[in-house]
Amino acid sequence: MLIFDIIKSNNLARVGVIHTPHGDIETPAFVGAATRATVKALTMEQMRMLGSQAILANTYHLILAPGADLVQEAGGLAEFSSWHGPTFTDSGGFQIFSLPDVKISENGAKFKSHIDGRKFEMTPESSMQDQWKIGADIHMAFDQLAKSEKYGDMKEAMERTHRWLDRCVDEHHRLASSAERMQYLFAIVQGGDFLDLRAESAKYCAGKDVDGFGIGGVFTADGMDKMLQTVCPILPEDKPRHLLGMGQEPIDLFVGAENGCDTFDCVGPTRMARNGSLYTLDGRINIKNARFKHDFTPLMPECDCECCKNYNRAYLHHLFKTDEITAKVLASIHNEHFVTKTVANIREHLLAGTFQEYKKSFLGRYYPNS
RNA sequence: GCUGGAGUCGUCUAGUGGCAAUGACAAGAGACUGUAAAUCUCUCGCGCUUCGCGCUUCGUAGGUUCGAGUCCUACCUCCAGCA
Repeated sequence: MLIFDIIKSNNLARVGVIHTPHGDIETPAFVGAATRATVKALTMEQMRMLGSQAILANTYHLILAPGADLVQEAGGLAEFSSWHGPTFTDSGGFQIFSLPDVKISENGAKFKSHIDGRKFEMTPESSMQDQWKIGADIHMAFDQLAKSEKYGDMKEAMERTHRWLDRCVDEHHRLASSAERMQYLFAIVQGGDFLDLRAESAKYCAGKDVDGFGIGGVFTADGMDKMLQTVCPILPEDKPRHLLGMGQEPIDLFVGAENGCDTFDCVGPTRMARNGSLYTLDGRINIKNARFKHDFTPLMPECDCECCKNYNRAYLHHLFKTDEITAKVLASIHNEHFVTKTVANIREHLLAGTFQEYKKSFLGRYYPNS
């Protein structure tokens, strides 16, 4: 069983430590999205330097390239990528939702590789097998997202996710029985915006022999507080909860942590960075805008990341306008550091008992018009 | 000097009788939340009461024509070849 120590809790929020075979994660924590076993534009060393504690890779992408067998041959995700810290894998379930030409049946999902057209079938069992080969510390159950936000579709997807969860748990324990190193499984709570479905899903997942929970199918912070207030009290307190895919907007992190989420992952910070949209304490700015051409001040004076300590806005503007690779590197360092540090700060303020004050001042400054 | 070719939005470019005029780049702005994203979208002659209307544009000046970036004449500039 994955060990999760809760150091302090306050209502739903908690501060803890997840002990994985590759090291500890001090929670709440932001997990870097390393879909193809790399955080785009960043080296693992840069990730360590900006304060990241864990990364999350994607099973779907890794079975397409380089293949789960190869990652296993390399010694697993941590060895292969030289991350050497705690790792997560997402199951590939999300891709079933987002790819065209996917045929979903009760058995699993059939799809073609977007790279070379090869045909694949992913099932709860195959996702577990591939995730064990990839060898992350924490695996996500193979789930299905709803095809629309209608109640009927949400309910159907949730119920299938539950049936698949049973198969994931069985396969996971079968694989665990002969494993040299423990790996852990998180169930995924579905249900969309429907609180009755969320409660039903949380209840179902809570009853399973899993090590933690992913909360999936969340797309905006609107209503997320009520959803988490429905879900988290149902989930066992002593197991970690990962809020899947949320964290592009700082408010997601505050609402998530406040309402019982321990880890987050999101592609938003690095994707936005590559597109020139950079976080500051006063909101996001697009560094490509002409108004930064002569701005020789640091991107964010309060920030101690490599980008902000050493470079100015006019230089970043220039790098983006000339499409230099370094633009994306520096921007990614900053944005990833920003969200990682923000969650780390949330942790400190939860420990100090000053979370509400921190939340109010941070969000008041970041979103001045709301 | 002669012969041939060419001059179209900041740049390159499409366009051989019905066009405010193609495409690319540049420029300006927006989007992005378990990454088919180093991606995508919009604007890009001027002015308005902007699902439309008006004005001015394709080196310059004339001409032919209902209508000219497109045809004719002259001139200017550039390029190539020959002197």
